[in-house]
Amino acid sequence: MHALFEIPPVQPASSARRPPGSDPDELLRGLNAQQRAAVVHAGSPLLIVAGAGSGKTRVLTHRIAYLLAARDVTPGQIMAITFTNKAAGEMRERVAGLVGPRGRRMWVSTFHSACVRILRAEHEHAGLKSTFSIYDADDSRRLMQLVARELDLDPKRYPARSLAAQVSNLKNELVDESTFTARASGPAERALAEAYSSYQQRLRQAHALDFDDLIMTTVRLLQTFPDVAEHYHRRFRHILVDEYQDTNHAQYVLIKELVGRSPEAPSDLDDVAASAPELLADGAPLGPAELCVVGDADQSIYAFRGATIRNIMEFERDFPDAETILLEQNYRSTQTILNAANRVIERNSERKPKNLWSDSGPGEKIVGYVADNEHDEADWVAKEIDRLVDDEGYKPADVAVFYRTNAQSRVFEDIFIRFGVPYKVVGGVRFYERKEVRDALAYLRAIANPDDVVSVRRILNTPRRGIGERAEACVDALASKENISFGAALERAGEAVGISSRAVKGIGDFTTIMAEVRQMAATEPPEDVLEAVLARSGYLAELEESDDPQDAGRVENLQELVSVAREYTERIQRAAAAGDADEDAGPDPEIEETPSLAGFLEQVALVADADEIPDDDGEQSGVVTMMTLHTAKGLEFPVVFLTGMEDGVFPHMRSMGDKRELEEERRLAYVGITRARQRLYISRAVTRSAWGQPQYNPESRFVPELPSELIDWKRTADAYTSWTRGGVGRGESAQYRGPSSALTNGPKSQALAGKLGLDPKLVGAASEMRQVPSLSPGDRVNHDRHGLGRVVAVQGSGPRAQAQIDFGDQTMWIVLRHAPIQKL
DNA sequence: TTACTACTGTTTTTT
DNA sequence: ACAGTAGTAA
Repeated sequence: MHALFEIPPVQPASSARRPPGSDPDELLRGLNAQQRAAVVHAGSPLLIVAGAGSGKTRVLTHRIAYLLAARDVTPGQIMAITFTNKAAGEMRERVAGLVGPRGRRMWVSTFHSACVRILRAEHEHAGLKSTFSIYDADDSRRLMQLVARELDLDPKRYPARSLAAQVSNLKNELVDESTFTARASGPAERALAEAYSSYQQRLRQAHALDFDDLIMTTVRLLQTFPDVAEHYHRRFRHILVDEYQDTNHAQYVLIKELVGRSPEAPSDLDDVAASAPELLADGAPLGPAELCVVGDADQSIYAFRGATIRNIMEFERDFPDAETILLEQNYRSTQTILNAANRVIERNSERKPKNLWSDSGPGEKIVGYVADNEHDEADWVAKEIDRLVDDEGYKPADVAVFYRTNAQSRVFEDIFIRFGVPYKVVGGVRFYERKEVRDALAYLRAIANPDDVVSVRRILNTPRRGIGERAEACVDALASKENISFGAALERAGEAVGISSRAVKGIGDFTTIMAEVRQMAATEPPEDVLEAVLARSGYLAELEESDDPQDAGRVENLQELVSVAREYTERIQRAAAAGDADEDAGPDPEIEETPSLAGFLEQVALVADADEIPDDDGEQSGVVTMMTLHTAKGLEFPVVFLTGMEDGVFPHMRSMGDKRELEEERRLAYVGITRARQRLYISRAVTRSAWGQPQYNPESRFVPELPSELIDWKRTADAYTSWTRGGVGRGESAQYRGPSSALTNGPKSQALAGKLGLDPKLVGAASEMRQVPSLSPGDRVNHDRHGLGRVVAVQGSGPRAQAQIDFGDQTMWIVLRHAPIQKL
């Protein structure tokens, strides 16, 4: 990506408008008929229904390139919306690869980034303060906690987390607080209404917007100020939306506002607008912008955060003259994998039939494995990856391991480390979610925006400055009495009633440091500001002096954050330089010219993926990628392991009661299956320890939905049953199968369930017996009575295995079978 | 009044 | 095993 910035394509200045490769015919070569139709389609709104692996990204990038090359659209007239910032970056580079550097001068971003840009620009235009904090889910929860405490809501009945989630849903539906307050009935809704309006009030006072606000406020802005809407309407003549099935109501309305609502305008003006927008005088009528959305209802997996497939299902009703193009040919997977995917997804009701096909042949069978427990499952995956690499010519980078929840990655990490399988976990405990990183960012946010309550309160007493709950409450009281922000009240802490002199001194120290660093932030780049505030506040010193070994890692993470800031600064400077050099496109006022603290914070808030999906570096063998099924959307791998195929895990326990949620889980399964190009593995564990206790989980209901003739089972549940208890034979093991678990069936199966799965003693013994051989010298363990220890030696095997363990104060031999011991 | 230790429920998925 | 809470020591 960076290389592209540094090495502009070689071309004579005169041909800059038509660089090699932007010949329209060239752009259409290698596309099938449907793809071509989608690329060249002009005029009416277009819905591209793209099955998994049907080359939808290609169609989108080629369409953009085609607009630029064949239809004389300028890059400034295009707004493309993608699901992640990473996808946006890739799309920009791909278009640039097709039409040259001017392809980078489009708005390609997520909904949230686009809204931030619009809001910032409009705030500046109106002469308002344009620095605002962006609150993520955790910040929102913290703010809601303040609100709930203020309103005296019972934290049991109304936990802040749930209030924040409900408010988020309301905002996604564009229900603002006054509307909701007016219609709220019953105590629960009234409490929510109160919380909602108080929360909004506090957000505004903090000059903060949460993720949902970004969309909602932009929609309101466009709806309330027709001249603003007109401005963007004139500017953006082409709106393209990727992953349309994952848009929520607010995003749908935003799209409508951007496209414009004047279909009655003469359509020939479109052509004028496209070729020479400056010829259109202000006030001349302008038709709607050209809209093109791409999506697949079968891959809608974000209903839990407000996405509605309604948007894609009803597209033709929302935009009456719309056309639809279906892409069914799959260029990614073998027919075996596609058949499996088709058979799973066809179980969903209310679905437009779609049949993926491929001409790449049947390929290998799907490989299945039933492990005794989650360690065995990981063990088998690791061995199989080894085999694929050694015997079948795959690289680790070709392989992906998917699971339903982030917590499941731990076992794989343990085993992969032991086996020496190189891996990378994408997502999970993300860099930006670590305490020290969030603290450091809170300092920066408090510097950029002193009114940001959540950030200020987060770091006010970190490190300890003798400012406790009591003192905070006094300042809060002062703030509401004087009707000023919490940050402003801190400056006048001395006036607070009932505050202790110790706290006043602590607050004085704090405000002095912040004022100093704030001054510095006006001129210095973010990385220097960050280093300064970490040093001045004593935050870094406290970590460095600590003897907790974890804190060394925290210091490293902070250094990492400093280099992220430095990279940001360098990137902005480089982009500014590249912009100057790129005369064809002219200066782009949208591109930020100078690195700023606000810009850095914005990037950090919106670009979640610091842990990037490893790029395929071709030559080197790379690493195995591990991620949740949700993160896997939009990616593809030659080899895919779908793990944890158990009812309760996947589909997740919480979604099994509800038909709609269950269908979403099924779509998630469909997404997982269709990520695989050549090989698909499915695995499950008969027992899995969750929250301390071993749990018996029946086979995922999605497994029997796969055609059994496509699966080659390397190990089945029979192996487990005959191994644990001789008495349980093959026939009865059929009780494992199927969605209706033994729990709900007749008395006979209840007894069986009790015997097999639900008796903790038996299952505990089974998993202990398996865990015994996996302890080896050097392993760290935790003993319920003796605490942390390290294995010195191991003796015996099976139920008689013993280990010599060093607990620091004493070293002892322990019979592992009965020991309350866990491997770390 | 603040700070430290011990305990408890907790985790679905994410821009 | 994590973070937020509750109880206690200073």
